[in-house]
Amino acid sequence: MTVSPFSVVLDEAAEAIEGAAASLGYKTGSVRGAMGASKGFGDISCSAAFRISKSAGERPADIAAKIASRIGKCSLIEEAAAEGGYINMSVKRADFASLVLRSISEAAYGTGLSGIGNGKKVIIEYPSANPMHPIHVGHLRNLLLGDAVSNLHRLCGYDVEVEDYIDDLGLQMVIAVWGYMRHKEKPEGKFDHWLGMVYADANRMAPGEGFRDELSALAKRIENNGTEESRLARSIAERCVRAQYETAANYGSYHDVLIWESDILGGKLLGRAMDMLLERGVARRETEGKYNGCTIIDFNSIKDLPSEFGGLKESVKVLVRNDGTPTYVAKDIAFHMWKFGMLDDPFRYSKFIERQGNGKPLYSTSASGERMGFGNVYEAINIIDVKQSYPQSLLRLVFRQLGRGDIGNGIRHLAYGRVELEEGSLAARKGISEENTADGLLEEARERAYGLIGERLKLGEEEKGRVSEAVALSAIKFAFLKMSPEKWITFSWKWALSFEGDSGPYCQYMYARATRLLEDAPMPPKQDKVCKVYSDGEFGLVKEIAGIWEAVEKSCSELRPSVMAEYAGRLAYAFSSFYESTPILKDTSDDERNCRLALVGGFARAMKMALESLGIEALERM
RNA sequence: GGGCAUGUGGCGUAACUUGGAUAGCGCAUCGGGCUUCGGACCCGAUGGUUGCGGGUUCAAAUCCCGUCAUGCCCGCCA
Repeated sequence: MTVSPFSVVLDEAAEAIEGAAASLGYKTGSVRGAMGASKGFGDISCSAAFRISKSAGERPADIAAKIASRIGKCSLIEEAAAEGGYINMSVKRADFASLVLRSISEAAYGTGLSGIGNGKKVIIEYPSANPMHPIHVGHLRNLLLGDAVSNLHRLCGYDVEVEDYIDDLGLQMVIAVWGYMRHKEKPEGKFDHWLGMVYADANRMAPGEGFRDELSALAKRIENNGTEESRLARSIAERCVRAQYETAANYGSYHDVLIWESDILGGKLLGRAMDMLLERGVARRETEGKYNGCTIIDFNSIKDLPSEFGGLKESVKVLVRNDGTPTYVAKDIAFHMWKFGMLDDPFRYSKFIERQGNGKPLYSTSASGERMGFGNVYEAINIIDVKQSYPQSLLRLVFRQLGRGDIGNGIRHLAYGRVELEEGSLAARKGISEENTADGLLEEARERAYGLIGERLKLGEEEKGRVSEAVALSAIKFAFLKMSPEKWITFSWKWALSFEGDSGPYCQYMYARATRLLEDAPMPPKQDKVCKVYSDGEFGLVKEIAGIWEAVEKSCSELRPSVMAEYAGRLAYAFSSFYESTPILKDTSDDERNCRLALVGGFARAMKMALESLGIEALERM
């Protein structure tokens, strides 16, 4: 774990300004909030003089000038100057560079950049794709966001558990099983793709009047534990999930545990959760009227009802229907009680995949198996489509009513916008779930990346394939992740497969250039070798490297991987400018070469961390 | 009816939570740069009343009020 060098400087600068202001008789309070990186006026800047001007009755420019002239000796601040009411400061370049390069070389890949997580356990749920079709580009956004959020939490020192909720019950599953049973031919090809077609066909037929009774009879048998149909449904779903996880593995995405909805229903979890709600008066059992026989939450009985529940069509939410079956929200409440350890763990777990690409097994809830230590977390992050915002706030409301506002606040929803298809495009005609699959996208991207490598590198076929896959993944992942999560995406090939400019491959390319320089260096560079003088180009790169702490912490705490993608792009750009303008190996003295190589080394470490937090591989050759 | 999200040059977007100096970037367009450490590159130019109208402030893309447009959600579906 390391500390942001930039915040060290800002702390020092704020203290110096507060001290100088106090010695002049100004009342400032904390000035830290008025500090920031400066754009073009020195390195850091402070706007406190504007605020002081109110109480002091002097012009901001005069105050700033007086304060700037009073700034004492600082370890990292070179000098201060006033300009237009701002106090601008320049940093001691060599000392700051030394601090930055030392910090980045001490930060551990994957887990040890920031300490804000402090070992707290967090469970992250995604992508929860229905187990009856392949992962398409909409789910892919979810998957990539979830991976990035997980990586960022690890990088901030959280204890991360990655979980996937499999909805193997409900109408879609019934239709899929119905289609499967009617289908005469054997499955062929990748199972999720095959089942997706069968499901789509069935879905077109199922609404027909003639099948209603048949479907509802099938639904009963599927939900009834122990029937042949329930076993068939589970085995179809499991086969589909395995195929989806092949896709996920190709995208470098791995989970810790699968939770099956049928296991939530099959165990005692749900009953105990409902009992707790009834005992504490959060829910009640209706014995008359419209909701006779149901367990409900009555919004009219809740004080200080949040605004989103104000003008509801119905002021009642049903948790358990009069036939005894629970609604989705009831299951989710029970499940979140499990996540936070409010109820004993009723699940048994077995290995679903013995060993994933990350070396760890994937566990799954199952009828038989072992007890494990999943859940019991401090925070639960749910990566779900913005459409589910209402049930998610309902969830938080229920925990507040239970007197567990801490859990309510600990449930965090990353509500990302939908992925649409370009109107009139080939993609749109084929339909989002049938043809625009994550598998197809990767295949297309791989071919394009392969073509781009061409004669550029003398690599063996196998190596060329590996590199083109990594480049393809980086193009796709960067495109999805650089977008603010709440924005809608209109998917197109052009959009998803950018290899130039502000893109994943551009970042990878800069990393590859940097590692080549380090390889070609006559002597291994010393990590913290510092230049005597830093040019603007060199120091610009130092400052961008220093920005990784703020980027990671912000990206993590706000659940916005886009912050990190933007940072990676900026960092790559800073390196590129530096690289174009500054000789490193050629035409340099030993001192210049060594200190510039140290800078290149620092860049490479920061770039690799940034890319890996986005799930992108840092390539040494491409 | 209520709630949420989005609206920034031709297109795609960043900055909005925490107000701060010249609204940053990519694509496209135009003009430059390879006998030079990897051209998936760099430098420059063109292009903006930040949907609209008010308000607060020394200062508003950012905060507040109103308004328009688009999309989503408010079920004994999940």
